[in-house]
Amino acid sequence: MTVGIRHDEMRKRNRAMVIAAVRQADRPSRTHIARVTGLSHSTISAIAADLIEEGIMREAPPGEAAAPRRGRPQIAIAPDPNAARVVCLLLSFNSLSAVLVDYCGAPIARHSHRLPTLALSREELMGATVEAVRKVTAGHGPILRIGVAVQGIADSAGKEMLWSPITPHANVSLGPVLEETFAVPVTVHNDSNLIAVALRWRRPERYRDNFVAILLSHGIGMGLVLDGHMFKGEHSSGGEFGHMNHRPDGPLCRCGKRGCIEAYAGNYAIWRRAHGKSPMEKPVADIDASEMEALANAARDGDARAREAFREAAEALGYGLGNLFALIDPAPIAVVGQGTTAFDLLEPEIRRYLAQTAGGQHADAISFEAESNEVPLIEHGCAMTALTSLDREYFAPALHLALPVGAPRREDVA
Amino acid sequence: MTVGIRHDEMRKRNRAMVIAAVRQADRPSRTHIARVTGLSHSTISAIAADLIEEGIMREAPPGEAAAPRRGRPQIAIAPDPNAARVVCLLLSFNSLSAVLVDYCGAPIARHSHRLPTLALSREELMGATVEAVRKVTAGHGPILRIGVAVQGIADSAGKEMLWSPITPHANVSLGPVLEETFAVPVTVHNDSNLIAVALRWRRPERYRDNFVAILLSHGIGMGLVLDGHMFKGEHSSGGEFGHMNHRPDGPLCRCGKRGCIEAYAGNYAIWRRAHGKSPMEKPVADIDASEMEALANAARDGDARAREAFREAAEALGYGLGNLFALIDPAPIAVVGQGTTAFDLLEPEIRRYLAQTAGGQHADAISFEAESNEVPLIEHGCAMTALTSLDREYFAPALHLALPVGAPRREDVA
DNA sequence: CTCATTTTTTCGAGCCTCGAAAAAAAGAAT
DNA sequence: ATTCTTTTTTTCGAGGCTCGAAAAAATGAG
Repeated sequence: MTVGIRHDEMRKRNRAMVIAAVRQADRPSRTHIARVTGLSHSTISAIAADLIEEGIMREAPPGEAAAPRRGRPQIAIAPDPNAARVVCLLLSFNSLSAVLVDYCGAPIARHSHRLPTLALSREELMGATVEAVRKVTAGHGPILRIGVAVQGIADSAGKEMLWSPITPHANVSLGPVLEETFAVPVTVHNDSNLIAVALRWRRPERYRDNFVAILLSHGIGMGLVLDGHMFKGEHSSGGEFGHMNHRPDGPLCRCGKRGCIEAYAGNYAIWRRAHGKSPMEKPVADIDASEMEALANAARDGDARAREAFREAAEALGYGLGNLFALIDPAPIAVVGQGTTAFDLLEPEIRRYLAQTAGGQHADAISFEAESNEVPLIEHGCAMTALTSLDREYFAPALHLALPVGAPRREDVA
Repeated sequence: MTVGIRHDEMRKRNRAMVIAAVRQADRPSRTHIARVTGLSHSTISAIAADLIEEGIMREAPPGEAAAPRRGRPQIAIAPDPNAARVVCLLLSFNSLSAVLVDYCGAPIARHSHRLPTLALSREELMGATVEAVRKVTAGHGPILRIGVAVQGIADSAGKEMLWSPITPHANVSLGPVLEETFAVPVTVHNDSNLIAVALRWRRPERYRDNFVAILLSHGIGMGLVLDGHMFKGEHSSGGEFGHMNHRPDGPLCRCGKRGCIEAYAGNYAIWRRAHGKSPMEKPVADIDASEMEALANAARDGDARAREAFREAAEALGYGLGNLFALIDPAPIAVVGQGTTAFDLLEPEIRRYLAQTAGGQHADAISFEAESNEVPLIEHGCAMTALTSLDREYFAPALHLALPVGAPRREDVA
């Protein structure tokens, strides 16, 4: 049972709505905010005045060179970059990077280094993340939140990394450790989910209420947005598309099961097949991008084994997408990551197999878009997730709750 | 962008919340409503007074023999059965039934008859539904809404039957025809989705935020509730679990594709396999329940072909559920329909195959519950869907909107 | 018959949003 | 240069809603 709406709740929601409108439009005027939120000008005026006085928003020069028109010029409103700072951590195979981001989403500082994730103990891994946050925040004042993007599965509450290919340890409690150390809320996210978040911010006209983001890389990841909501499981970050079964008793997957889509379409699987290894051979830990490029080129040049490896990858992906689309209606697909450099080889075959499934009824109407570098997307998604959490939890509270440092309440100031 | 909350919107929502609380609890007191909604006693008192004055609710003798306690006795509140009536239509293979239901959900009148759905023209089919509504409402005053439950796929707006095995016609516009004839809102639903709705009302302690309802019958249907929301596609009623692909190039499915789960686990598939027919033989239209019972008994008695048919059905279901659970986290499963009479044969095998998939990690923790008769569930789900729509759209409007006949507004009365 | 207890209603205070009108800020017209 | 137009933003009073506290109601216990 959802809880009833009380009076302060109403203000809270409308504040949140105004903040969201400011983030979505680029420096909108009050009039524009009133239009998109459906609230009256007077209400927007009041809320905007509050937000500005509290240091959350500020008036700014108008965005896209507004053609000088008759009448009182619009006053653009933008988030105040100094209202808050958050840290985004990106943890992936042999690599950890941290970015300090201002309240507008612009990076302030950046720090990344390589580390042998597979070899680290649980404590060393957590210690490294703590250290990365320390380094990137050094000399930049307090932060209000930390977001962590991980390869692998997070729990739905965003506190732990339940499983990840980058480490032998399960249930790594990154959230609690960072929360205790830095005394700010921390959430751990699956990287593919964050890619979907980023696509939503970058291309809302294409990626809005229903779409699929697929990460083709060493493994296969998926972020799914349904009905405008990021899709998550009850316990885990969910959406393990790569571990749907393609063929019972198929090749060995990194997860230990057999016949997963990833065991056909992950880099290691394509590499294993193209090199004529046994399908039951244990997946190698990592493969250089250049090596995958070479395989793709071999396939383009007609190398039979390489062609077959990519064909089988496409078959698994095609049937997998078909099965997904049997459950949800077909939706725009974004394909992201290193694997997209061979997408010219994959796409026609994917479409061919997709057309053979019930979900692929109108396979030719299904559209793919590829983007090879996933890292900026993950970072962007992580930042926006952290910032919108701030928007909701810190900057749109019921008014009698305490506000964070740097955001004095109207009454406190007057 | 969600729209802002205005003042009348607040009242509307809180009214809706109170009505929902009354439906969910059995004849709650005002105090109970205040507790579950989180609203104050004064607010509940005011809203309840409005609802009673408008004829939507009424005070009723307390529900479950409240032990006589000290203090002022609670006054139970219940929906006024006379506030509205709705019609539920159940359209399935060779059968059409209509139920007239009061605002409490109790059936007032019922009418059903057999008709050769496969042979009917589009117009005859629609005409039959109109006639069924006429018959069941005759002499009972006006209705406020019609819900239609169909085997097959509805569009997400609930206006059309996009595809159904019971008729050769696609895109049958049941909604518009009935809406025009009876001048009330009409929604068309997939039957499996309604089963899920009914389970939610009947067993909220087990079926609430995340669960799967599987309909095992001539075909395979699925209703999926995720995060408390009925799962639907963007265009269709969605969740075509039965048409996920089990084996590329597998047996011929009723949908025309090959290797769908249904082509292994639907009654027609089990029958085809057990009778040694070719996997590519066109599925028969219908199979008598007694014949399926006989097959199940043969399998129990050790008949090899029958055993194998059920084993293959279980394999397809097991892998299919595993794939589903790779996407969503495992959730309680309700298995409904004629096919459950053989569930003793299926369940152990389903678990065995499920355990071989990534989604079946903890296969032994996944629980099944079977219920053989789906019709009462579909009817119940259809009724509750229609009634809760009324609750929201008619009985919790912004106050300056018109109210339907039979529910005079406070001002009109005073 | 009075007291204790629990539920329900009443009442005034405090917020919030809204519409209308006023104020502000520019370009256009004279 | 000054006045008109147009558009945006702010101000202000009205109305509606929820809340907490207190009162009223209804019953069992003593």
